[in-house]
Amino acid sequence: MYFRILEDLERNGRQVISSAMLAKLGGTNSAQVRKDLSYFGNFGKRGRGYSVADLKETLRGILGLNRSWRVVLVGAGQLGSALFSYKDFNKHGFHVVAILDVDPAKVGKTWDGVTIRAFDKCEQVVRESGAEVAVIVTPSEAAQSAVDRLAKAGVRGFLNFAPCKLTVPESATVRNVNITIELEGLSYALQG
Amino acid sequence: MYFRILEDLERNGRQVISSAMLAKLGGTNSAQVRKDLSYFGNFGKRGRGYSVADLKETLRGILGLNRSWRVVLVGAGQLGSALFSYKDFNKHGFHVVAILDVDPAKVGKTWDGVTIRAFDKCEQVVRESGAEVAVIVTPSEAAQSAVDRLAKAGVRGFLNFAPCKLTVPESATVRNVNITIELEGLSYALQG
DNA sequence: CTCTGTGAACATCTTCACAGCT
DNA sequence: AGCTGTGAAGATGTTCACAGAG
Repeated sequence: MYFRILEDLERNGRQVISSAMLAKLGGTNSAQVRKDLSYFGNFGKRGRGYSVADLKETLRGILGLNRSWRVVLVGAGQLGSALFSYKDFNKHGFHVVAILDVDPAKVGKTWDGVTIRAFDKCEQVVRESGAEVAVIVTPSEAAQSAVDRLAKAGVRGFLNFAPCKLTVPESATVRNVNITIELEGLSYALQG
Repeated sequence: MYFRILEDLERNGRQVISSAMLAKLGGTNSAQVRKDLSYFGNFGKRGRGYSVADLKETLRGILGLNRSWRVVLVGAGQLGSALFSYKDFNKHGFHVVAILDVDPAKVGKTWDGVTIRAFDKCEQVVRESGAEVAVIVTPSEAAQSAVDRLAKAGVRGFLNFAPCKLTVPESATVRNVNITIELEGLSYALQG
């Protein structure tokens, strides 16, 4: 969140920012901001605040955004298609190098130069493409078994859009984007 | 999360479930499950566990999922299109009754019976359609001003897919689905 | 005997408040 | 004087452990 705010600030030509101002932009308070940042080091200058450019670059390093990641898109449906052309994806260094789907009607088609491959060949596709991250946009029922095979093939990071819990090996990481749970939360907030 | 697990359990014919089992399925521990549920009431039977069907229906009521919500989709781009045809949306009682976009080339087109209207007419569209919830899939720059007008027009709930912070009146609720932040988190986890 | 519901203990997260650098 | 960095206090969240219901 701080990283994104700092990108904005830099675009607007701001050079220095106080914890109080960062807090206002982020919807927290100044003590929270200072504690958060101080966990990683002492980036501010007493009496002045934080250098926007320096802090942004520091956070970029911490977040690992100064390298790029090879992504395999698992599921070539409507959501997969929307994500494929989602420009923030590339902007953050995530590049889709392979697409998998079980549907024979989709296999062989090409999206912007990337050919859709049969999911059954996933081990080979992961090996050849060097994918380290998988974006899961399959139906819930298919998600866990897909993840099992991909993890075994060497994929270490999973961004899961299926509304279900995924189990992965210790060495791998899952992050969930669960639209269903957000809808339920919204429903609760609105009627409660 | 419990609600979704219980739906699954019921589909599989399970009638009773213990907090320990629910915890295993949800990735927590049994004390957590019991505390969570006991916040809303005493739903279990000592010595037996929780009735799957009863607990599911109780949670449905708590979450407010036994009514339906009228939704206005704000932004008729690729992601908007994918969400429009996302079936979980309807399954949770969220029905898209209106679509808004600023692009004159899109205005007037129809998606499955719902006509895309000019964003500039949003007050009128909200009034006519009775929309209570807005799904924001505009670019970040446009999101806040769109939300301001929609909130004033009577929209109380916002599901925000734009990677930015939204400010709304006290009486309204925002939930964020921030793909950008998940990507950054994944990047951090992978390189850290 | 099994499994819930819940105070009490423990752990983590947030805010306060101020010493100390610029 | 202004603002960070950080111990200490306060608030919130999680786990333990057990009384008591079925």
